[in-house]
Amino acid sequence: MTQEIRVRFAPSPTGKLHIGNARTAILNWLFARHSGGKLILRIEDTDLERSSRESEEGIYRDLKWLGMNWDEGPDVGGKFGPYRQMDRTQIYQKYENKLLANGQAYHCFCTPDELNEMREKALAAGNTDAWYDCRHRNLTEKEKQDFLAEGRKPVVRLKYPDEDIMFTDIVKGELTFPAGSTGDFVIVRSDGTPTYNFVCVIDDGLMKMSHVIRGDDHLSNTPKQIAVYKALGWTPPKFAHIPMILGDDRTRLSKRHGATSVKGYADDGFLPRALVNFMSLLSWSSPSGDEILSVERLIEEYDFSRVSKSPAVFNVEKLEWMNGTYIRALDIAELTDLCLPYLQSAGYRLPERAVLEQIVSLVQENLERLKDSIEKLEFVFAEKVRPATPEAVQMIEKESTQKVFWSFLRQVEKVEKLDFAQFRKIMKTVSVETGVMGKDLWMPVRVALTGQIHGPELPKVVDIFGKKRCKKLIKSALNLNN
RNA sequence: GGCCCCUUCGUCUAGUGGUUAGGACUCAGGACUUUCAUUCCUGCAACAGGGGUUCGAGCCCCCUAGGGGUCACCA
Repeated sequence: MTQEIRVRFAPSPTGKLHIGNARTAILNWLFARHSGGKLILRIEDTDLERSSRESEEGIYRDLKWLGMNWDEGPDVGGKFGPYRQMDRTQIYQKYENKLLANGQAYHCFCTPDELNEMREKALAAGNTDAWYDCRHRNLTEKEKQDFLAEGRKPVVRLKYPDEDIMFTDIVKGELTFPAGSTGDFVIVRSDGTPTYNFVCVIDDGLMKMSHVIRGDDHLSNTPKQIAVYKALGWTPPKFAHIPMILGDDRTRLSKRHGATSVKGYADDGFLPRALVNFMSLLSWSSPSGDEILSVERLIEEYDFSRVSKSPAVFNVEKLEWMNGTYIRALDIAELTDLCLPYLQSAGYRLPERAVLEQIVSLVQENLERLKDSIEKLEFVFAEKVRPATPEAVQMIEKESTQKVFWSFLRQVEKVEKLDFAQFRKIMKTVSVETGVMGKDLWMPVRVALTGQIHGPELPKVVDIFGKKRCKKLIKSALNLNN
């Protein structure tokens, strides 16, 4: 009988969901879905100072926004709960007592001063790894009583085995951590709260994790955790340590590198599917060589054997390109829905739905982020149109422009309605009448109507603006000229 | 500093002993077009360095250099 695949994402609710954590979450999720296993969400809220329910809610929101779901967790329950570490304190205590009882762990009464001294001594000797000298490993009952009488509060340390710790990592391969590179580390603080490397193992063990998939910044924690598994008499799960995501200066991605929270990217108008697609491609590639990959394909194809061992720089430019291709693939109703909040936030007076869709479709090919719709569509909602750049002014001031505008106005009067086709026809007539062609013909009209030198296809713009508005704008551009 | 991990175009990557070292993003040029964009085409650009092993190394081994991570009563 093969073991059920169970993986977990275990964030600490101390702020916004970070891109790096989001990637870890997604990889766990893809793996769970690929293998028909379960994804467990566990909240590591033991840092009382920094943890908050708000952050926890934010994490749920962001994970869901990315399109993820999970099978067990604080919000959905499950038979291996509770799923918040603060609700599991009795469980940790039980195992603390167990390790204390069977001699795998012991009380250490060292004071901060004593510890510092040890640390400095070790540092002077050029080795800061196993700096703790294990001096309280074998305290007599009498010694313990004396320390207690002094009012010292002990921590609990694990007896770290004096042997090489080896394991096979799914992405990194065979790994060896030599004996002596880690000392007896604290598993329970003097205030009685357990530390990360302890609770993590208890939870992963009790929650029956088959694989631990996480960032490779946890690589050096792994031997410690394996030591805990051994002390507990448990079999460790399989480990897959994924390379980190780096900023453009090749250091670990952090706030310094700009937007690093999922929420930040969401607010800028990145599509969740683009973000998921992009993140999956950091340190991984599809065997097909394709890069635009649906979630379905990612679930199908994602495989840790194709994860490279080296970290990847988070390249926003490529993300933007990819987001653009996803935006272009949207149907117009969907895109309009997505742009709506941005246009509203800009304070634009929005027309009826059908027209709005037409407006949005003006810039669909131009958007890299939904947020860009605000700027790209500004001319549609602007109260007044003014040549926005020196070049635009130049176009308006061109000698031939007068002729073009007058001719245009005459032609416009002849038609009932100024739509896409009529406009094209009129421009042709204007060209014939004035002898002006190409750029000199179209640019002034564009500037008159939009103030810009670049923009969407003019006939489409005119189609939306209509006869009245176009007439007005051309006239006012004419005044400008005089 | 100790320990661990990593090293192909600027960036993301393909590559598992014999390739003109391929693709993508960016950038440049061109085609299309009334502009921008889209689309298509072309181009620039890489095996960190040094030793081995081998008839032959981006691929295997060693060393050096560089980068990252971690060394907490944070997670």
